[in-house]
Amino acid sequence: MPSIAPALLAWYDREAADFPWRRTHDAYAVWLSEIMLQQTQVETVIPYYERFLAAFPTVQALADAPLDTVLKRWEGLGYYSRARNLHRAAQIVAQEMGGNFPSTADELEKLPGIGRYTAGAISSIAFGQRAPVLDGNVIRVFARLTDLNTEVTQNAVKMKLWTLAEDWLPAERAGDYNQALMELGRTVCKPRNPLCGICPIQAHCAAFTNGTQNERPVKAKKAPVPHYDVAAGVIWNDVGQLLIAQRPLKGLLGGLWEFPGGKQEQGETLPECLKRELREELAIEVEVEDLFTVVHHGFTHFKITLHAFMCRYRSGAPQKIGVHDWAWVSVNELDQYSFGKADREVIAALNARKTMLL
DNA sequence: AAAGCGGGGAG
DNA sequence: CTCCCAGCTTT
Repeated sequence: MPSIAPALLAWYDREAADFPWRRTHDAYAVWLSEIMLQQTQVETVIPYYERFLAAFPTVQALADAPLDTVLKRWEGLGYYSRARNLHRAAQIVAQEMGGNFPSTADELEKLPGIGRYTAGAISSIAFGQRAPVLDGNVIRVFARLTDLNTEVTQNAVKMKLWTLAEDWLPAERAGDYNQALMELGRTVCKPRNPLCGICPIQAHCAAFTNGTQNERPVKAKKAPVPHYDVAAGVIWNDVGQLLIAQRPLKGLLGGLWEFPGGKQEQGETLPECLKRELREELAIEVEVEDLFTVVHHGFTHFKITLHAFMCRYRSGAPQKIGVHDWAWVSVNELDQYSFGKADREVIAALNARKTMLL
């Protein structure tokens, strides 16, 4: 197959969108954008990227910031381990590398949060190294170019695609070529209804020739996700403060704050579940009062219905048993803490009620 | 309701 | 080295 690079680069030179991270080759800025762009669409990332860079303009500033401050800037973006790894990597670069990112993909990949894709992206875009990338966009473009009829989730198939990414990489402008491939996948070679009529490399595309572009890439069927009911407490003390808890630093929503509670078990009511969870995780006793609000929320491997109950604190100094930390705070102070989306909806309901009462 | 999107870490 | 885990947006 003749090289796709000339047509792709010419298209990119004409059509490339003007994203904020494309106005710089600063490794810190490129790194930040690539971490944010993992698992997250471009349009979502832009405002987070700009606010984050304004708050932490240099890798040193990020390294010096407390983790809580970093998580607060990440709030709502999801996959919070990215923020924790970003913070750790910033400290390594600032403290052990004199503030300079390594330039090769192999060295970059040793930093937390940087895998093969991100290492290739940073080294090619920020440092002009001839390193390949393979993200979901590139997988889709390649699966169509080669009319690949095997499941792209299979490891052997992924390895083959990495080899293609390496083999087709041009000698010059590897960073632009990589970005062009991903941009093509995002805007033209889209998951559904690809715009083959305006594709600059249509002439190279086996799927287009065979009319199979809508069947590529082949993906395995996903198992249906389970559903759980979760009870959470909006727990008030006698001076009008709320008890919030910080989740353990590892795992789901790691390091984020929440209204404490947990999953309903077989044969227990939601108020019973809530009282049990509060004993298990904080060693406190509460009076469960009215159901306050119900929130539906989806995660990768399951979905939840969150039932938030108004509660009155009764006894027991909170203990850090199943939580990383806890705090009594006023409603107005809630915005200073990082919460996941579902708990943010509970807070929105609290603010709405407060507004109604005024 | 379902699809889309990379890396860490346990086993 | 595999397999399992992981949040939110868009369609």
